[in-house]
Amino acid sequence: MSKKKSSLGRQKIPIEKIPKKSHLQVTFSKRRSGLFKKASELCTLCGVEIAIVVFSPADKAFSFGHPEVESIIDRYLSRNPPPECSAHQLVEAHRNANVRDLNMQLTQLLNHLEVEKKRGEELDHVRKARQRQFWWESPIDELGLHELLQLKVSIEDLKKNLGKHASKIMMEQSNMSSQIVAANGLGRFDAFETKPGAGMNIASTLPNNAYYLGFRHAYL
Amino acid sequence: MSKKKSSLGRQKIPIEKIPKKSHLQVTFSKRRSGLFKKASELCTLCGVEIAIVVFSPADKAFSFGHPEVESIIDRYLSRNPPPECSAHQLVEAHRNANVRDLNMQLTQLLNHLEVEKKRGEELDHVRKARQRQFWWESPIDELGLHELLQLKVSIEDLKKNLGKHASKIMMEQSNMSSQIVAANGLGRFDAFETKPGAGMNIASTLPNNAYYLGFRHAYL
DNA sequence: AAAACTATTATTAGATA
DNA sequence: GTATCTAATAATAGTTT
Repeated sequence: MSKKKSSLGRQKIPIEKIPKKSHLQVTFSKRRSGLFKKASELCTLCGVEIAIVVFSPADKAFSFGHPEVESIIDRYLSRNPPPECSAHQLVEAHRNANVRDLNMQLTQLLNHLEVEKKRGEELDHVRKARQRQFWWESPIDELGLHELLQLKVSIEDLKKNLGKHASKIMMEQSNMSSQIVAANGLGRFDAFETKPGAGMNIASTLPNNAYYLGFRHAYL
Repeated sequence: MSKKKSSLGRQKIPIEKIPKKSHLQVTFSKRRSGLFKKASELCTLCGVEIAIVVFSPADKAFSFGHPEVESIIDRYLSRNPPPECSAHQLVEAHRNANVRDLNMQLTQLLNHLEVEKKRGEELDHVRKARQRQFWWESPIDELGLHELLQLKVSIEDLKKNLGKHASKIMMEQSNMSSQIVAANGLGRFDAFETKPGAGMNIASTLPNNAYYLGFRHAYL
């Protein structure tokens, strides 16, 4: 056995960015598991809730959470008031303003359409009354028969159209889908990138005495 | 000097819930700062991003984040695909469906209004043509003067109205606010509770060598 | 309740497998 | 990339100020 008594053991290192890439990777692994172990001990000793999220040098997400990262994040976000005017909030505000605008326009348009419908019915009524009662009394020099017929057809069409639109609008109140909003500021909220295998449950490296400690990480 | 050589130094403790309350509190403080220090060292040594959130035994939130807890949480949440079908996602989906519906209704209504406007202009044109050219040729027995005047006023009103609506709608495309949507599923997203003093910036307890390390905590 | 002290345990840097 | 080993450093339990 060629037993070289080589290692001088642990050496002091300065707390500054490790230049050597491979070295940095090893240190990251060791210290990350050390950190998560400390966190789990704190959980157990003090019965508190902790979440840790780390993005590795290779930009992979590692997390530790007791009981779960998500629930702790929720709790944290709901307590912390809007800290600064984050991009997220701006987009939210914009989106809400957008929705308000759309609703406003919708209400106004519904009102307008109501008015038009009423006016159409009014015209129709006038036309009917005219046809019923006063046809024979109209001045001889006012309208050509051709033009009158044209007018009559137009007004009848208007009436029919308004009736159709009214029932259509009633139906549209309940279902349908569209595409205008997709072009606004909303895409961000649908854009969950799916990255498979980004987290696996391995808790075996911890002694893990008193609690189940939700442990999620991935290797580089 | 009464120098008692008393302490036996650090004793091994089992990793299980500390029963004595005051003791637990001290341990929590010490180990929390130890944990945050380890996190800051990991940040500096490896140049990575870390967020830690801890809820103390007294249920106060302590957090460490480099660069900030919020941005790391955002990054984490956007990467992790919808883990379970959370309430949040359901509300989001519902809200999006809502917005799509509103947009659909809006588009259809705009189309309808366009049609109505065109029809109104058509009628107006017919009326004008009639007045210009064929007034004297109209059959004497068709309309009473009273009814004709009524019809004319009605049609002119319709025309004016449609013009007004058209310009109104142009203006409404850009600003305005309303209240319909507030009653839908949207309230949740505005409901950030403000809790003043829940976090103060104190980073002095850390050596903090290479980076600015955002450090936010509160004492119990 | 927070800081200092100190003997002891725990972590880990560097080397090796 | 991980696991183990070892010596040295770092963290901290218990005590004191």
